[in-house]
Amino acid sequence: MVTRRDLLKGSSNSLLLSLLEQQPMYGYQIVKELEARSQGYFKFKEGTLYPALHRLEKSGLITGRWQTLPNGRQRRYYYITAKGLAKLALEKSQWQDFFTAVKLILQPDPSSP
Amino acid sequence: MVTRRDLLKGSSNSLLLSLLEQQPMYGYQIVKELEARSQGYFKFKEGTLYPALHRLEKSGLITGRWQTLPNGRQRRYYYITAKGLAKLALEKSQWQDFFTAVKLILQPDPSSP
DNA sequence: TTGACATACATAGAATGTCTAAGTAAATAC
DNA sequence: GTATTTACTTAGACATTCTATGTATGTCAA
Repeated sequence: MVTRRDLLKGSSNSLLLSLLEQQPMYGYQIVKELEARSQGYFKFKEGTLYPALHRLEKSGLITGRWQTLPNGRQRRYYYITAKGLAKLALEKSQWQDFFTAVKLILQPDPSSP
Repeated sequence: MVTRRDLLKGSSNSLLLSLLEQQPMYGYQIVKELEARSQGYFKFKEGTLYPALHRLEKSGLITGRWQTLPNGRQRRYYYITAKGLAKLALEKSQWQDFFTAVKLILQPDPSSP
């Protein structure tokens, strides 16, 4: 059963999977992209991001591959897996349900009894 | 500063304040109302609800008053305070911002670059 | 070349909210 | 008379996020 708790604690997971669905990215890039795409709203800290990425990888939802740049620097790019895509689709619909439920409470229809 | 974490952990606070804004309620009633108004989505457990109510009361956002029913049973009714009303207004706008930010990530505009 | 800043990843530990689970107690329905 | 519903409380487990720190390199300006 889908619990409200899962949605809350899994919010960052959905955001990360959604980003990686569009293109593979590395950690630092993810921080910047999330901030840019949310118009400055999301500012992930390292202490949030990297443990989250490790969890997702351990769960098989993403896979990380080290890549070496021409200048010798190392980056770890993360790719979403088929399992991750399926999970993302599920979580998106769960988010929709959650939004709907919250709105029903915070913005009740005044015409209803 | 408003952090994402505050929104997540404070989600139940907003829901409770919003309910109590409409009318004073007691714990058991809140559980039933939340479930009814969210069309079955929210099913608060006692272990979530009562500590949350106690936190809100300690923060001065609600006040609880024991009332004795004709049959002798005791109920603790909670009333939203002026401080609670102000807090609720703030949190509603924060929720709106959060919704918007999440949607920007999960449902990016395909026409944007 | 020194310093400042951005890039890039990692992790220990604290704080906090939610859940499970158990306890207490009484009214009501069958 | 017993099962269900009402009604509140709290201890303890668990998970996520944050703060804070560490490591290391590249870039740019003074």
